[in-house]
Amino acid sequence: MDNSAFHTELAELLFPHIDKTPEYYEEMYPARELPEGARVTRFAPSPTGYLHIGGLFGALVDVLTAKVSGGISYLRIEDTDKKREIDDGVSAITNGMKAFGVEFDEGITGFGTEKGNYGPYTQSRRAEIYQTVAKSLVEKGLAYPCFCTADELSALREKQEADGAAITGYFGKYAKCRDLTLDEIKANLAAGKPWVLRFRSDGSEDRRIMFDDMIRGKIEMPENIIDEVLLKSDGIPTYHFAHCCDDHYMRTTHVIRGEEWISSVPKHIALFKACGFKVPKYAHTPQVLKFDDETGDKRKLSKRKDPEAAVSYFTVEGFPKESLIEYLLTIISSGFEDWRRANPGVPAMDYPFNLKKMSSSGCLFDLVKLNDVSKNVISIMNAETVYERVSEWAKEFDGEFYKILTADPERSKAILNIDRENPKPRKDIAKWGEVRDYISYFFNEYYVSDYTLPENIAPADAKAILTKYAEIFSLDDDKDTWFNKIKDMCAPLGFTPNVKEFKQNPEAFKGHVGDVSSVIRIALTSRRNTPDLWSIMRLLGEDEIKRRLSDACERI
RNA sequence: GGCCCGGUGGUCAAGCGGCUAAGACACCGCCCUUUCACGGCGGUAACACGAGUUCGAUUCUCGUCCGGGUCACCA
Repeated sequence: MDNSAFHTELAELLFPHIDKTPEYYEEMYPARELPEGARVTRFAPSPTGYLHIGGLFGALVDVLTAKVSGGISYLRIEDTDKKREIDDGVSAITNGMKAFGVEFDEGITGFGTEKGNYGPYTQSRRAEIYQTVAKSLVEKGLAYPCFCTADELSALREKQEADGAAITGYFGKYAKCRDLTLDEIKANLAAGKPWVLRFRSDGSEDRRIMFDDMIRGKIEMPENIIDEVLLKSDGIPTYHFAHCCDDHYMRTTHVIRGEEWISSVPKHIALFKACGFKVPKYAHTPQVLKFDDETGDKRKLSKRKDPEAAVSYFTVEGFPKESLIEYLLTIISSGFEDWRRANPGVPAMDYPFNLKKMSSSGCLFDLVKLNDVSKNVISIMNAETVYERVSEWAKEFDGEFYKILTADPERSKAILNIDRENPKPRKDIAKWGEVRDYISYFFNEYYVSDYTLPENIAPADAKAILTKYAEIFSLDDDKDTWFNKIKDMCAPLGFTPNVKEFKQNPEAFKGHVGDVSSVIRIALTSRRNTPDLWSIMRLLGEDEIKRRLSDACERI
């Protein structure tokens, strides 16, 4: 083209400080040496706020996709929007990932730290790369400077809308800076006018492009015709351009991101092609929604309105990190629960995840299901682990409980071990924040007596039961003896030790052995629902048992 | 509004032209059981709607409706 001299001069004019070429970076970031079929994925959040549940969801898909294929996943920070950035945004992301045990093979590891050979992994530190690619685009006549002001742009949009244009934006005949002469550009530059670099699209309104989404299958869309901004007036790239350069030079094979990006795929494909880069595979994940009480509809989780959207919410509540991961996996992949049943105890990250089997519709975050998943997770932990985890949580979020819990570690562990570490463990605890209340009756600091009896038990009978029981119980009894004593008490007091017998002839008795046990349980713990009473009594100790028994007897 | 994605029980979901339309959570009942829990068994409950293709549509096509996304010098 006879324009080549013009383009070369323009490129030099715009980027005089750039002395490298895309080839330089091609060599610097060579193709990765990975086995056939290995996938390279990336999680690329912006440091604009706390880590969102949807972010964790996406990160999990990235890590799993790479892992099952023997590939690489990495964490990249997309901090090209200085206005929205917050100070501890990066830490929020890396800490959040750490808190839930999500680990990337390379990329950002913390505030100001990273690992891997394809960095830097922070976009604000990659300015020279973008500008080098940008310069080459200008040289090829595929990008040009635009001096339009925000006012001009919005006037353009209004005009287009007034005209009822199907497509609004900077393109074709509307792109007034498209064909500026070198002299005009020089004059604008000399006048100090701010400029952005725009992509010169050769797309056509009536051509359509097709791409294969790993999750949704074939998607067909109109070709991109917009002269998208590549570099903002401060020289920082837009998302689109950064995505193109970074995912190419970091050798990403699979771009996994939220479905809100589907509509910009035509733009991205055009950019990759213009740069001479291979277009990566795309996978657009469904969004995590929630039920809006006000409208009655499902809607995207919002950072502002939904506190449970922040992953820190789960940390504060004390959900074990495994629980949230486990739950997320159940909604990420329909086969997960079956796999889990077949592989209990295996780390969740060993799950043979398959992108293609991901559901493509948005799903509601279900706290009730999370609770169930979490109860299962906690039920198979041993007492030692539970103790450590609860203490760790309490140390941070409930100092008083921490002191009480750790005052006598062995006793606390014994308490937490009741009905645990057996083939049919109880599933009472869903999160660490519940533990204090769950075991509070063991600690006088927390114990509040409440001797409300079930309706079918008369106070007089309850007193009789307790009086008798205070006489006969012994901590030396083994469990069978202990229970036989309770059975033996029944008949003289008008109860039956035999539940079946009671059911056949309920009129003949005041109740059955279960009712007798209930009375004792209530007197001892002020609850109708506790783990094994025999174990509880051994931990309460003789003095405390006697004290509670007589106290209950008086106050019932 | 244009373009795009999605629509199976309350929730998450299997399904990929022929099934009494799986399973999990939640709920209810029963059994087991000293209570609670665990476990076991069973139950209530769904293909958004309308055409078309077909011998036959949850499944394919089109339309309608509903929900979501996107149309920025935000990502």
